[in-house]
Amino acid sequence: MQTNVIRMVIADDHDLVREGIHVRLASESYIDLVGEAKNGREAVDLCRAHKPDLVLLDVSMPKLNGLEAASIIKEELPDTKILFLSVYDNDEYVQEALRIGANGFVLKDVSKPEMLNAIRLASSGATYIGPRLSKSLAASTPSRGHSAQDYGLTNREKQVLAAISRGMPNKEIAETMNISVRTVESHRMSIREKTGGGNAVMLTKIATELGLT
Amino acid sequence: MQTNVIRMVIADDHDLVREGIHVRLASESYIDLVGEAKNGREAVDLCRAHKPDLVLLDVSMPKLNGLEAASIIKEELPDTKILFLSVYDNDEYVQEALRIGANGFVLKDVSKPEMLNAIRLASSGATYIGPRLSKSLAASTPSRGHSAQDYGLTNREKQVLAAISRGMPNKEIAETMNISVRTVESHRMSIREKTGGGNAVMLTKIATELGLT
DNA sequence: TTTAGCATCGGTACTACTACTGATTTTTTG
DNA sequence: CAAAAAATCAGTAGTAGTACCGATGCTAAA
Repeated sequence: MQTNVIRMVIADDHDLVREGIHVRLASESYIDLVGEAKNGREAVDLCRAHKPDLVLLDVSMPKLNGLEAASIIKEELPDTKILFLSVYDNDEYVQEALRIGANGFVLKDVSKPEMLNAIRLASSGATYIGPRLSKSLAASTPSRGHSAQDYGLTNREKQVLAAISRGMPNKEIAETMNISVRTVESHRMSIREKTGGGNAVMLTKIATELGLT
Repeated sequence: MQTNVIRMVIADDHDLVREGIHVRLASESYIDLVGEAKNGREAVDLCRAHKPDLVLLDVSMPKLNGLEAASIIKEELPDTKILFLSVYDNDEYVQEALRIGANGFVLKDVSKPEMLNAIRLASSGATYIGPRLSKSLAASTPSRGHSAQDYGLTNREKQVLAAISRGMPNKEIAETMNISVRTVESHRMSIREKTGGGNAVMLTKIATELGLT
């Protein structure tokens, strides 16, 4: 954003939706709609041609879906912000979108002000995730280890284990945690007892297994 | 949000920061500051007592850090929205915050309008992630990139490195390779020189990076 | 053929970690 | 509040790894 006008491209395979968005945005003076695509391929081409500040992408589209298109756009035009639009409150899509580097994800039933808010935030470089999606995001992301086998590790032990897996020697761990080396050794020993892990490398494997990376 | 007033609790271990927030929020009529905590434990207690709409948590605090406090609050009061405040643009924290179910994450250098925006969005159930954090979030989940760097390791060194990454101590490596421990140490040392890797854990990371798993 | 790199081994000194034992204080919990 | 769990620290002894020093053959390239 060099100026305060947001130059944007929109992409959705449904004419009706595209027109609806068009109407909503047309009345906003700070938005300059520079292109409209009806599939992912067109969206990518339009972005290449116009280098917009922001592209509003429907998730499900023919040729290239929104996520695929976003990957390409992000790679070629890192400064172009990406805002996803979806009918599905599917957390997998949100996850993937964030992984790609999206700056927002909203459902198609957003109100006009909420949508404009999302556009402003996304173009400013922040990330906006719509209300119902936040919930599914919270409920979903336990893919990082957790549950299953915690080996009964305490918080402190987990912290130490995480530090070990980052390659820190006990001395450094002690310093960053503001405790003595002996205490770190204590924790380390109980970690080994609980997990059955041997040396630092084995403990690292267990750490990644538990998602403490 | 049953009414349009946002009842909130703030928590930060630095008086100065807390006062700054207080001043910022006091002038906003739609915000009702119902409590201030100076550590995680107090934050949890205040939330239990006041059941606020939103709690603004510093990430690093004594007793219980912000993330730990948030876990407890989310569990006991699922309707209380959580907004994190941090000095670190560390993506790990953001990841963890989202996992817990946070509704926002901003850096301590946020402008007042941005902060108020984040508060409004979070309390409405959406999720707001501040500008610089979005970048680290995007960059944090890189999809397997091979560096094609060999570091100029010799065959023997690669074998040793692979063994190290399997968690074998030098003694075992020496036995399975039918060489002396000193030789393994020699190889190990040149591996460290060439790769810049420090201890066993670091070497393991390099090994996986080179696909020697 | 000389140079260079590789692989092999040894000495010495130091640091990091392991394996116990035992203790105090704080925190959590019933 | 009392019991249990967690977190803190210390002693001692042993093992593993680090960081240097050096040496000997062996092979492949200049």
